[in-house]
Amino acid sequence: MSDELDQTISTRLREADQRYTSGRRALVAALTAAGRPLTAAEVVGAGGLAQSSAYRNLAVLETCGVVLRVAGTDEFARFELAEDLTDHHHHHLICTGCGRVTDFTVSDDLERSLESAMDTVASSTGFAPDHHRLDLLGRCATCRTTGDGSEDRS
Amino acid sequence: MSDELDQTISTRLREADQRYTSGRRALVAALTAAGRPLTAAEVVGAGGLAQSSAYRNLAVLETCGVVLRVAGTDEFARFELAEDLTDHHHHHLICTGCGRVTDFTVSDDLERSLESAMDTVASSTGFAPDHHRLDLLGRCATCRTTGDGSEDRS
DNA sequence: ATTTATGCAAATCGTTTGCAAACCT
DNA sequence: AGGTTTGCAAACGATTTGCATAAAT
Repeated sequence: MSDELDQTISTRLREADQRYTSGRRALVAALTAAGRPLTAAEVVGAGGLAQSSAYRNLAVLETCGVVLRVAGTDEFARFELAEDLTDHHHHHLICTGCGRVTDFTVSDDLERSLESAMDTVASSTGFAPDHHRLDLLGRCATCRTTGDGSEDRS
Repeated sequence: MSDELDQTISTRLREADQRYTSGRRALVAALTAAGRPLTAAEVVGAGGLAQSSAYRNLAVLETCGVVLRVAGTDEFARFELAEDLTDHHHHHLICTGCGRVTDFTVSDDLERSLESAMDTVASSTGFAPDHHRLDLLGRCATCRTTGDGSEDRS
C-alpha cells in the first residue's frame, strides 16, 4: 500500500478522533493486498490480530469511511477498502458455490445509465438513492471445474 | 393470490417430492400480500406459524425455486416469491435507515445493457454469470422525514 | 497520567436442529 | 400404519461486548 493511501486514511481517522494504530494498519494492508473483499476470518488470518480486535477495527474503519461492508450470498460479512480510497469504482462477481467475491467493472455508458436510473427513482418516489450496487451471481472458474461448492476461505 | 399461482407452486413442490401444506400456503400468501421482501419475523407475524416452521418452510420453498432469499444491508434475511412466479422482473430499493426493501423496475434498455455486461464478463473471465442483482441504497421517505433509522419491522 | 486499543472469554441474537406429538394419504 | 410436518426448547455460529492489561499520547 502506498504512503499516500496511508496518509489519506490517517487523516480520515484523525478527523473522527480515531488513531491509526498498528492493528488498523495491518488490517488495511491485508485488504489492500487482497484486492478483493475479505471475510472477517480472512482478515484475522492475514492481519495477525485477535478476532474481537478485527471486528472492532473494521467497525471503526467502516464508520470513518475507510472500509465498506460487502453483502455476498453466504453467512459471512465481507470487507473492502472504500472506493474513493482506491479510485476504482467497481462491482462484484459473487460465486454461489464458494461465496468468493471478486471485482469487475462495466462500461462508462452502463454506469451513466445506472446513474440516470437512480435519478428517475429519486424523482418518481420518496426514496433518496445514495449509491447503487450491481452484482453478478454465478459460478467462478474454480467451482465450475471442481464440480461444486467446497469452501476454501483461507 | 391467484389459483393459477397456487397451481404452479403446487406442481413445483410436487416435482421435488414436497407437499403444499397449509403452513406453506399461509407463507406464500403472506409474501404475495406484502408485495415486497419480508423478514423471517414478518413472515412469522403474518403467517401465524411457529418460527422454526417458518424457517424450515422457507428453506424448502427456496430449494424448490418458489421463494428467493434477498440480501439487504442489515442482519435480517428477507424472502420474496421467485420472479418467474410473479412475472415481474425487478430490483430493490434498500433503505439504509430502517432496512426495508421495496421493489422497482428499470427500463428495458437498461436491462438489456445489464444482460450484455453479463455476457462480456462471461466471455472475458472464467466466471459464469447466472443472474444479476441491482440495488439502490438510500433513505426511504419515512426515514427521511422521521430524521433517522428507528426500526419498525412489524 | 490518562485515555484508547488489545486479547481473552463470555454473551448476544438470528437461525438451525432434535425430538415427540399432530397431520396427511 | 408409514412417512411428513409441526411446535417447543435447546443448540449453533458469526458477531459483539465486558473487563483487565498493554499501548499510545
